[in-house]
Amino acid sequence: MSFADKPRALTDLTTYLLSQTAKLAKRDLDQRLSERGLRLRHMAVLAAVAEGPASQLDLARRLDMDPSDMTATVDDLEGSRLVSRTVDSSDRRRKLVTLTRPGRTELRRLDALAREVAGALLAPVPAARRQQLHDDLYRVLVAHDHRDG
Amino acid sequence: MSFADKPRALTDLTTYLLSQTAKLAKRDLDQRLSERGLRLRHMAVLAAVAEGPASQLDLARRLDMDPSDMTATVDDLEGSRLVSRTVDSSDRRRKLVTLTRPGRTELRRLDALAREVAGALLAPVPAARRQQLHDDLYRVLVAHDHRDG
DNA sequence: ACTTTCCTTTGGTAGTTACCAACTATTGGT
DNA sequence: ACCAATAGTTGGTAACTACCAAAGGAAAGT
Repeated sequence: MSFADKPRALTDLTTYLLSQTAKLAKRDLDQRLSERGLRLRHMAVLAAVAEGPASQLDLARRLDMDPSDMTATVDDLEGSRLVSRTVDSSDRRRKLVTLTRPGRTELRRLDALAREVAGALLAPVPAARRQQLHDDLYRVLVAHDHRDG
Repeated sequence: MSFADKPRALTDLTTYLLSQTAKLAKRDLDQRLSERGLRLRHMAVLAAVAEGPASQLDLARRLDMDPSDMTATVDDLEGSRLVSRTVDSSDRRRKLVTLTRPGRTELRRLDALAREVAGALLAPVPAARRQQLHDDLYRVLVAHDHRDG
């Protein structure tokens, strides 16, 4: 059961450590989010629209989601009044998704919650290196993005 | 599309970066493994039995898998002759899973493949910090294990 | 001997994720 | 006016993950 007796052939692989750590992080965060009836994708959309209203396709592209999944996610958020949908008057095909006041409040709550989870998870890493860890992951993602879009 | 225009509210969260990075790593690795008709769990089992024969329940516990899923995984591996099953003579309920010679060869191949994927993914991180990244993740997992493992 | 526990196997299930096709309404180009 | 492309929606699907229950054979405890 203890992580220490997992096969070296696995624990020597950074990819394996990454996937295991991410699994823990996701599990912890999902559990906290589900207390509020939400999932990570809901939080992602709230975070995106916090930067300003956007069309659903815009959001889908920015968050790497399928447009149809975006519809469902926005349905949920609209259902609990965290965002509102309004037809874009300059292009009536588009629906602008806007963060409501309760939505902003909720996002703040979710953000605090996520930081709490991250803090607990990364507690064993010295503070200085936690920032480095963050930067390194960011670097990896940016670089990967430049490769294939 | 570019990672850089993802919402700051997300990219500031280390948990989000972790999950995104892990998703990439998993996708890349899975794709390479599927060329060989295998998945991560198969590699995990091969890696575990490389340290010596073990019963299926043992393996399931060490790899955090359900025993029934272990049965299916060992079925696959046995089907392609990468492991063999033998009844434990000292406890005939148990079936000892043993790495075959082709299994050992395959594991070496998979290991090289995984390192290749990790190398490509983590290329943007300076070598010295790559080791730190590895150590920090390891630390997180060990600590988490002591909590509730 | 009897009961309980253990190991494996079979055959499920629920919930995700990540898609895709098709349809409607709308727009922009010509 | 017509056509191609775009935005959103609906209603799927396939593949996986992570379970769970039950049952048969074997072992251990009393």
